Formats: sequence, structure tokens, C-alpha cells
Amino acid sequence: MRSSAVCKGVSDADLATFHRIGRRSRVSRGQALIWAGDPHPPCGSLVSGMVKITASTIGGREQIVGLLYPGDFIGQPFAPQAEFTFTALTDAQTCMFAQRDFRRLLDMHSCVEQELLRRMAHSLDLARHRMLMLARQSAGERIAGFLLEMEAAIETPLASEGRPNAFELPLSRGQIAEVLGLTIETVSRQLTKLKNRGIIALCGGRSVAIIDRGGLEGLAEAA
Amino acid sequence: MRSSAVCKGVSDADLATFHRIGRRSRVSRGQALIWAGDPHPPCGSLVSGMVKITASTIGGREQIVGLLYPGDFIGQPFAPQAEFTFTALTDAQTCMFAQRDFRRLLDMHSCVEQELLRRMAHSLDLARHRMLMLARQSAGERIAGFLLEMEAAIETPLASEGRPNAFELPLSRGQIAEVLGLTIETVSRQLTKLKNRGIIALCGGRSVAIIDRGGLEGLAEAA
DNA sequence: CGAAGCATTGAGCTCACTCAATCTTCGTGG
DNA sequence: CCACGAAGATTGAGTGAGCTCAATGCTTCG
Repeated sequence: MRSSAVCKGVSDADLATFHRIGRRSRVSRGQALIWAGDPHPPCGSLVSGMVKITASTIGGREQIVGLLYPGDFIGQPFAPQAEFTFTALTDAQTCMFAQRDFRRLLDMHSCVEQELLRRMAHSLDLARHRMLMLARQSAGERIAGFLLEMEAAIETPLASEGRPNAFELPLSRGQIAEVLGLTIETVSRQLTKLKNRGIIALCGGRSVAIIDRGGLEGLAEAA
Repeated sequence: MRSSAVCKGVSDADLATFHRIGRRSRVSRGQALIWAGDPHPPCGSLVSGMVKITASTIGGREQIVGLLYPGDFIGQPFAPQAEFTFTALTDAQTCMFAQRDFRRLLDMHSCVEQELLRRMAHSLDLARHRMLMLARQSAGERIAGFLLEMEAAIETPLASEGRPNAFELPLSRGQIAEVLGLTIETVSRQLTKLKNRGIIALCGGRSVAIIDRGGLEGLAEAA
């Protein structure tokens, strides 16, 4: 865990300080960590579980603009107010700092600052690739790309059950729709279309098996 | 100029070093600074002019995923290869560094590192707001929001010509379409619709005047 | 003045959305 | 353990916003 977090280059002694300043907490599925608009929101590290970052219009239309996995950084150390809402998708554990504390910590540990910079840069690249997807890809391309992405991100292949290339999607249909900028119905229809074409298998619930990876990659037409 | 760039907190002596290491160059309108896929692309500062960052699918569909103004940072100091293409929208001047040089420079000047971190964080917020727009806003909302954004970004009101609230769009219709994830035709139609409703005036070329700001804000329905 | 590039306008179509009904899955309590 | 209810998922029918293709107009520069 620690090896992947922002504090990965920090000495054991300093790490103890981190834990003294940071506040560990558990949140349950569906609970919000930070609300868009919160003044001087905290920031920190996601220890376990998954968190979504959502933006929404005044009218209430929502879009997932980021997904966080264990070890990922939560929030922004400099923003005077939160721009987005952070919500736990699963039960999760976090280690959060007040902005002031975290900034002081950055000043003292330049390795953490550099690591954070790398992560921000990477998240920015990710966000921009998603912009391309949202603006220019068809529903079919989005679904195909999403499945390949998820397969790569999931470390638990259900090979044990005799299903090679099968894995459990960490998101509901509705959440997939929120990520891809589609509706639940369209996500569902595209998945059944892939199933009927024999490219994937849907084995009930959220588990999927990729039968024809080549076909799926062809449909993805990624950048 | 210097007051707004990443090197804003640097002493004069150190700034001289920067200029020795960095390479100044001029690029003309339409010329690419960095191509997506370039290995170890340079990074640096935009001195004058405007630059677009584009992502594109294999099929050639393009999307502008970022716009850079004078003083903005260009590129990524850590990426092993460029993810996006950077192209001058106008004649421009840059001050670029090799990645290795720039990273060394970051190590020596933590104020620059922090400034870069702030900018990255801000760009990330911007990109995520754009994701919401691309995924969930209608063409009308996108155009309205874009006009308001542009008006705020342009410092040259053409009040001198007796046109209060009039300004020159820095982008062609095609480029606006690329930013908003629409087509040229849709952009054009939406603009004439606004004109016919008396909300804006189109005075030939790229100049626009906002007649009814309240109305425009109502249509924007931003977050 | 002519040509090239940009912008506008029109007609028609398609893909994804909306609305609505049904089916499945899963957790809960009797 | 099973029945029930709620939430999630699938499927269908119909609609419409924005795309495509195509023609025309404007503007700016040689």
C-alpha cells in the first residue's frame, strides 16, 4: 500500500509524523468525502476502496470526471474551494490532511511534492484522453474502450472459476454510464450487442468475459 | 510577462541561468511545437501567442483538449512520450527546455516546482469541467458558456469603436467546434440563433457583441 | 478581379436519448 | 428457507438534437 502512495519516498521517521498529522477515517459506500463548493477542503490519500469524482450542472446532470483507486491522491492542496464532489463507490479508508498541514508537509518533503506533480500530470493526461472520448467517440467505441481499460485495471482474473479473461466490473451500469457520458439504457444495449456478436460474455451480475480481444480492440479505435 | 510565468518567484540571477539553458524560438501560425508520440518532448513556457493542445483518434477525428495563453506552461516534464499535439494558433514565441534540464531546474528551485503544481492542478480542474460540458451539455449551452468564457478571457474590449461588450474571438468557427466537441455547422447555426433572438450581435468576421448578458447566462446553465 | 478559405444555410438521416414495461438480482425479514 | 420488495438491468417504441452531405455567400488577399 505505502509503496504506491504519494508518500512512497519518505523515510520511516517522517512517515510517523505523517500519520500523526493525518486523520484516518472510514467511509461507507455512497458517502461523500468532499462536496463541491466546500471551503478549504481536506486532501490526502485513498488507503482502500474506490472513490468517484463527479461534476454536475445546476440542473442536476452528473458526470464522473475521475476514478480513484487505492494509493491515489484525493483532493487539491491549493484550491480555496472544492470544484468537485468526491464520493466513496465502495466502503473505503482514507488518510486526510487539512490543506495547511499538507502544504507545510509538501514544503518539507520535496520528494512528496515531486511525486504529487507526477500524479497530477498523469491525471491531467487521463482527463484529456477522456475529453477526446466524450467529444468524438460513439457509444460502441466508448464501451469497447472501457472494457479493455477495466480489464487492464483489474488484478483479479476469475480464472479460478474456469473462466479465463473474466473479471468483475467494479461499477454498476449506471456508474458506467456516468463515466462514459451515456445513459444506462445505451450502456446496456451496447453490452448486449457485444454479447450477441460473440465478442464478450455476460455471466450475470457484473462479471464479464472478453472472448475476442482482437475484435474488441478493433471496435475501440482508441487514440 | 515574466510576472505570470512559472518562473515568477525566481531571482534575477537564477533567471539569467534559465535563459541560458532554455531555447527561445519563434513559431508561426499553424506550426506544431510537439507531436503526440514524440519521445521525451521538450517543455517550457509560452511567451507570446496562443497554442492549442489536441488529441485525435486513429481515424483522424480531432478534439482540442486545452488552450494555452502567454505565460502558460507547455508540455510535461516527466512524460516519456508526448500524449498530445501542441500547435500554434497564432504566431508565437516560446522558451523551451529539454526534459532533463527542466527537471534539474525544478529540483533546484522548489518555488518553480510549487508553481507548476498549482498550474497543473488548475489545468486538471479545467479539463474536468470541460468533461462535464462535453458529456452533458447541449450545443446551445456549450456555445453560450463559451462566449461568456471568451469575453472574460479577452482583455481587449472594442469599446473604442463604439461597441460596448464587443470583442474579437481568437478562434475560427472550426476551432470553436473543435473545442466544444461540435461541428462547424452546428456552431454556426447556434450563433445565428442567438443573433436572431437578439442576445448577441455578429458584426462580420470574428467579432461578437454580447447584447443580453443575462439571457446568455441563463442559457449557459453552467455548473 | 478572381480564387481560396471560411461561414452560412438547407435537407435528410442517424444515433443516442426519453419514456415505459418487464425481468433479474439481491438483501431482508417473516 | 423462502417470499417479498427494492434496486438494478434489459428490452422496446418513438423522438429529436446534432451530424452528414451539399449548395451558396462572404471576405480577404494576391
